[in-house]
Amino acid sequence: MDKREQIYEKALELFTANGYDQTPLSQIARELNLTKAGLYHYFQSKEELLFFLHQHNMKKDFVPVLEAAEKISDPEKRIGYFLKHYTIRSLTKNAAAKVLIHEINRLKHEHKEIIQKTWRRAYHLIYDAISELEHAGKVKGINKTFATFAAIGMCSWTFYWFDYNRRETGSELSDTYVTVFLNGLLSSGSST
Amino acid sequence: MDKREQIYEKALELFTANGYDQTPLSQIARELNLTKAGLYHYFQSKEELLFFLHQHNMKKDFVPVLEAAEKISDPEKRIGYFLKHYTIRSLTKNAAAKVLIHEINRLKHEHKEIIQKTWRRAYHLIYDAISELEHAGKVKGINKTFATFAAIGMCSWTFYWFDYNRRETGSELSDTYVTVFLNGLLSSGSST
DNA sequence: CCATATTTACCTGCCGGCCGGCAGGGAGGC
DNA sequence: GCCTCCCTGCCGGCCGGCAGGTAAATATGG
Repeated sequence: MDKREQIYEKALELFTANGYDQTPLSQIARELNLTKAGLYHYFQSKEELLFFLHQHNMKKDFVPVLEAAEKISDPEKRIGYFLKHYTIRSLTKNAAAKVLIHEINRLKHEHKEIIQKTWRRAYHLIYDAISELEHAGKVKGINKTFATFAAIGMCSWTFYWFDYNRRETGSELSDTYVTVFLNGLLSSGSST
Repeated sequence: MDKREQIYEKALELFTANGYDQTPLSQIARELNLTKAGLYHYFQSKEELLFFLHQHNMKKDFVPVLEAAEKISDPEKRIGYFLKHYTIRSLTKNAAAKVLIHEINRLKHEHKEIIQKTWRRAYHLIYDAISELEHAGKVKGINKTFATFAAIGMCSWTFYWFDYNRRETGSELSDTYVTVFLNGLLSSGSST
């Protein structure tokens, strides 16, 4: 239990730094003062380790944000809350998103499905909120699917360029995203 | 020359489909009716092949859009043009962006620098345009760096989810991006 | 409270396979 | 006679994974 948590931390760190394929299990083991075969006591294959990382990360960092957002009744605030905290969590969690999002294709199909199910919840959170805004006449003439992916993409892209040593700017960063996206959406209802 | 173009097409196709690490040179060679050693006649290492793909792609698909955009004097239209055509090119080019962006870390440092130099041009294109809008009083209180990355991220993220069999929607997709981003920016100058 | 059984948590050692890369050769054209 | 283009054949290394063993922890039973 505690050990699995250690493995989680270390594996995620190394995968993030060097990539999934470029990180041999032997290295993970070594840095945990284990042997490769010792690692195999805790999971059955490298792919299963990756799957474990995905699941654990979702549970710890993604789902809580999702569930907190789902409880917000105002659609505008719901979107804002999710985008803001999703972004912040991605940043403080030491770029973990980098591997987890990027290397999702290395999971076998069934495992991938499970992880993507949670992603779909996030998609619907935003999509449905936009629908509500549309019915209220606050949004017009916007493709809701594309707008949803625009929001998620904006936030998720961060790990490609962000300097993780400057975490103090994380709050301003996420605020910028939220402002740009929500204003971009809402101005379609008033002016055009 | 013609052959290098063939290699470019095929390698990009296979890397896009299966990933850089998951695609052995032997497979690329086979599908070109060559042997692995035959491939080595055209470049010196696998990394150099990847670098070649990057360079060639930039020249063919990225730089033209960039240069056309740079010539547009109106900052709003400049941003709009770049985002729209950058997105469309990424889509029609069969998700090449997927590998090229994603696998940029596999390049050795000097090669990476060269490719990123071109990316930086795109960054400045948008950043400077926002600055102009700011001086004109059309944009206020927005972190220009973060907004710039928001725009690039929004567009670049597409390959993570887009169904490349439905290219006909590419135009609507890119229009949505442009609308959301520009409205998001500009509404900060008028209302707040 | 001790002795025996069982499980947990690892280790040593190995292998099979694949992959990038190279040496050296040959065939055809200019 | 040299250069371009491409082949056969091979190697060295690394990596995921497994077989089998061991020592400590935990459980069981009298």
